[in-house]
Amino acid sequence: MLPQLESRISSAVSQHILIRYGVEIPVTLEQPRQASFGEFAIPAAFQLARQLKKAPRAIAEELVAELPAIAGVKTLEVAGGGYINLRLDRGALAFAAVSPGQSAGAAGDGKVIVEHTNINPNKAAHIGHLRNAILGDTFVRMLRASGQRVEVQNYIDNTGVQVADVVVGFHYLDGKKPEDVRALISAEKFDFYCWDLYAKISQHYKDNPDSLQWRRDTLHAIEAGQGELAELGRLVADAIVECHMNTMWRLGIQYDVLPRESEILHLKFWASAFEQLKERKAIYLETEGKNAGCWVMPGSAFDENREDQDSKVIVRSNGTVTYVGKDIAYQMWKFGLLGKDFYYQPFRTYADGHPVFVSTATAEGAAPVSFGGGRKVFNVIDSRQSYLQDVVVAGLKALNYHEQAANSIHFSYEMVAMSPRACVELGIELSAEDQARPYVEVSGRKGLGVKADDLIDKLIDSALAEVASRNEDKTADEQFDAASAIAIGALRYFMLKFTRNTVIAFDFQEALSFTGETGPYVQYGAVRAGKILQKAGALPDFAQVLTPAVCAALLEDEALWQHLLAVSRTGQTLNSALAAGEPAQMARFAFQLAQQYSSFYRDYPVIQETGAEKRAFLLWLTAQYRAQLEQTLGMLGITVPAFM
RNA sequence: GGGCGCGUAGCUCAGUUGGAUAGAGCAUCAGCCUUCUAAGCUGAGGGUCGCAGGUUCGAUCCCUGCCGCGCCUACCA
Repeated sequence: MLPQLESRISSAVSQHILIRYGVEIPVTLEQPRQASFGEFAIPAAFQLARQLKKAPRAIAEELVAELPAIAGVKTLEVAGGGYINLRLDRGALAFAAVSPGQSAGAAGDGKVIVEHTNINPNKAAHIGHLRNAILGDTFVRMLRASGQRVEVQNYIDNTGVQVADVVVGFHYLDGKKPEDVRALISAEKFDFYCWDLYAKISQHYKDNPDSLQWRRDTLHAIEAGQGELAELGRLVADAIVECHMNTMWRLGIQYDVLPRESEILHLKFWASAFEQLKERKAIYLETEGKNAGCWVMPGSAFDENREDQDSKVIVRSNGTVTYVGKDIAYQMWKFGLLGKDFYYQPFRTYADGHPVFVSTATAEGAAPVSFGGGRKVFNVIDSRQSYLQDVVVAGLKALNYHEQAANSIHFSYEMVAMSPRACVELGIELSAEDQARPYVEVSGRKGLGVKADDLIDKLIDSALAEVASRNEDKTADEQFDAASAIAIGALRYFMLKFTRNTVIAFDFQEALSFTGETGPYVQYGAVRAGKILQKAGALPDFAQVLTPAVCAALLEDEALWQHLLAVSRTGQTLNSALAAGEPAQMARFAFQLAQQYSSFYRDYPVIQETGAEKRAFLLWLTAQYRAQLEQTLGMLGITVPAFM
């Protein structure tokens, strides 16, 4: 309810300023530094001071004296150098909150596409991939909570170098046949097996540079789709995709569609894009210099103020297309600009009944579904690829798709690295140079990193020990369910508490913590609130008991008023977190809400309260806290365990 | 060389389009379980917001320069 009130206040004030001073300024509301200053502060007088050449304080006084009454606002006062502090009508606000009303969810026009995860299907997922998937999944949940229609895509590069390398490992190094690999797949943890194999082949390349010819041959065979190497490629990629989907589902992460590189090749997506790019002169055939014979995009296209910027090769001199080229075609498909679509088959159905589809190359047996054609596209990709993302956007611009270029958002984030201490704990030897660094980059090629499933297992073990010691009366299954929820809560919160452009130096001690600013702390608050509601038995009809007069009287207690405000801020926070594209804001809010609840829990013994009206109000607040905590955690992809 | 990002308490990080006394967690120290779960709560110590200029009534935030760190800058993906 606060967002509506807020916009009502801000438009009333800006309208008054327009009439009174003939100046149009956006009036923003701030949360005052101290609660005792009131609910909102308006710094508009400071903005006006410059234009009107008048002291901010004097302007604020004029405004306060002349502003017409605003519904829901009780008093205005001038404070500090020119703030207008504003106090709300407590009883009216509380009654509005108590009465079951319905705020209309603003349905956005058109579909939003969020692409995340995108792990090369050649080895186990690691903590870097977890940050991507958790960030993407959380943003999806936030968008959906705000009423937007969202499609989640997980792009599978099943024909790339990384898959080829593992195939090289199986075929050339280990002399494995497809049936041998099939046997390995049915055994456990195929993705872990490939993790080691990938490190092994990478080292082999390093020691024997000649063997890189194996990679070229294998890549070629995979693209052609024929023969044993291609079969191995399909086996590896398909099996690893299954592993990744399982890992992500442990964290509650689902997808709608898995577009694959193999279909982009077979359905000739690139050919269509290439025609458009040539036709609209977005790229040209270079005739001289080091890029002679290549189709390139001029550097000026993606970096306006740098004429001398190197051009970017899109098609190599041997006629093959680069990754960026394919990415331009793929991005065009996401906006429905390619004039083509994949065919789809069901891939799996999640336990909650939600289906996910995978792209296929033929119409035969295809499911009657279609994807892509979004209005806005968020690509969750780490910041190291920002240069390539710029080139993709430049491609859209050069094709005159300016609106789509503007709606292509690189949802970038910094990498997850390893703290030197974490490396030591894993028994990884570091060079003296690396030891001196604040963090060490995770490297699949070196096999240096923490596997996602290992970390989740470790978290569950550690949570289970805690749960079991506190809840001996519960069954093993119940304990395990609670421990899982807590482990996932800890992991997801840990990945979300940092803002996107902060490098996370992964540290076991911090990631495995269940106290302080963590997911379990927030879950604990929700569990305690749930327990009180459970003990209280049947709840009264709040709207009946808590009349405006009763609310107003109870809310003379300043602390209770602050608690009411605390449970009223979810929508406002969601809007701001979405606008900033920063899930960390939502995570932080969850923590602050839980902190507020802790002090409510300490100060107000709900069950013991004997006054009927007060008891009803405390119960209502408890229910609000529980609901808001649950809802906010839900946006973070964190569930509330039955007990802790 | 160029581009992007970062530098805030011992450590890890927030800091809401420039605003009131710069915040939180961890760690340290001192307290709180016969009272709805102590995965909790209360309190204390701890800061030249990298450095130097500039713009402004006002700068952690904007501009310039410098220092330090990271990433990117492939006919790899």
